[in-house]
Amino acid sequence: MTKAPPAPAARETYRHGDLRHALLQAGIELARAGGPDAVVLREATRRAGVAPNAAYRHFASRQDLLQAVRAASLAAVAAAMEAELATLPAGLAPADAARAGVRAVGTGYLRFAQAQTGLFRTAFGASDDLKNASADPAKAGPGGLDPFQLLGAALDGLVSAGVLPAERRPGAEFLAWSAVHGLAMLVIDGPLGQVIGPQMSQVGQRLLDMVEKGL
Amino acid sequence: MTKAPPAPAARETYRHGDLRHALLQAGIELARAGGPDAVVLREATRRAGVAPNAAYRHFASRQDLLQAVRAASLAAVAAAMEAELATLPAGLAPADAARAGVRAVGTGYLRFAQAQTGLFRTAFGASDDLKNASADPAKAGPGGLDPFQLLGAALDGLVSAGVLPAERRPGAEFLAWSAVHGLAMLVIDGPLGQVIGPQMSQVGQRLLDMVEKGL
DNA sequence: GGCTATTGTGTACACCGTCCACAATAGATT
DNA sequence: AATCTATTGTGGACGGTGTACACAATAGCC
Repeated sequence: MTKAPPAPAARETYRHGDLRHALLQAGIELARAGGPDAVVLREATRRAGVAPNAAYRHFASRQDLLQAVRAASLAAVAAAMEAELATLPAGLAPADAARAGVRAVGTGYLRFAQAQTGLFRTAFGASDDLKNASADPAKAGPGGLDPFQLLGAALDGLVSAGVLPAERRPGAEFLAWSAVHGLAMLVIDGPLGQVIGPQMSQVGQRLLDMVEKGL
Repeated sequence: MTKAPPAPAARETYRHGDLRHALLQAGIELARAGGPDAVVLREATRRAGVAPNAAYRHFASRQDLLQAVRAASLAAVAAAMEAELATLPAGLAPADAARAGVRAVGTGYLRFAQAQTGLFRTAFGASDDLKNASADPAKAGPGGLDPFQLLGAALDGLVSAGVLPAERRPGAEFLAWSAVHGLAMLVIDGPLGQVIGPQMSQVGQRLLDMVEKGL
């Protein structure tokens, strides 16, 4: 199970046609299977059926490819959040709806972390120079918002519904995000993996209780 | 600033004498400067003034060395927590003292994360097979407790002082740790680096407020 | 139909982790 | 004291990586 050369699909035209996309796709698969360290330039080119150096026509370096994969992973996180938001029932009272929104965002995050560990670790856990928190559309989900913006919107809803005092709103995303992110990280590749892996959803909900109460 | 071969200090005895320790020390320096990925076997042997393969007499693999470095990093975290605990004033009321204890543990954690980023990222953020959450004395600080145990003790204090209901105690360390760990990770190599880096201590204290209120 | 910018190839280098056979030594055994 | 043996360090090699450089093939425009 260490090798996965899935039919390089020898092409007959000299040009590949869509190499950048093919490399990005291969990179995503590598990240999905093994996290950021598994995103290896040569393997990606191999899967695209192309010489190693061809990658440099589309990405400045391995880091550059990894950056693109990261953006895609972030978009996947956003999609998971949106999917969770979509499951919310319709006729809730405003305050309950707002609270449920925040919970859904958090739950989507945690679910994704468990279901797509490799991509999650790639999305966050940079361990290198990603100094750019810029709003890149490549990081957004189907709805056009990236994960951070989705959380912000949910928190805004909390204020609109009168659940959260407006003066507590600024910076609240840092607190909420920290809590959820920390749990995800500790379970994924911290020492808490099999300690609370099974009870993840209960611990997750309890954590969201804490956030709701403590914000 | 890419090279740092600080006087290999050629030895004249065939045996090194304390190679395991020397390699570990070199590994710690590498981790301090560049995080887990910077812990490179060959470089460690180079700094110890020894052939690359000599490392294999003391560590089964690079992973094995990294594991040892990780334990040392955890011990450093524990030491930082203890240092923070030591600054606490003496004559507090039990309830206040207990609360201050938990805050000190959290503050020590966050301080360490900012002051020793490389070691912190090495201590946690395994991204590989550390399935062993065992109580290894190598992970403990001067007081004999590892970071997780220090947090547990602080929370126990909360219960003893009547601040935290006993029925909420089980699992509380997961919640508290998640919050603090998440903030540390997001600031260190997440997208929040320079967003809240400067105001780290304020955000940190506010996060601890949330934990205290929400537990 | 030929020119040129783009895209993919080939070769090469330095570095990494790790395997193997071998050399040097320290410490126990005689 | 001489020797035997297990330990520790060395040398060389292999396959893997990222990436720089010179070159080849082609698509698209004139």
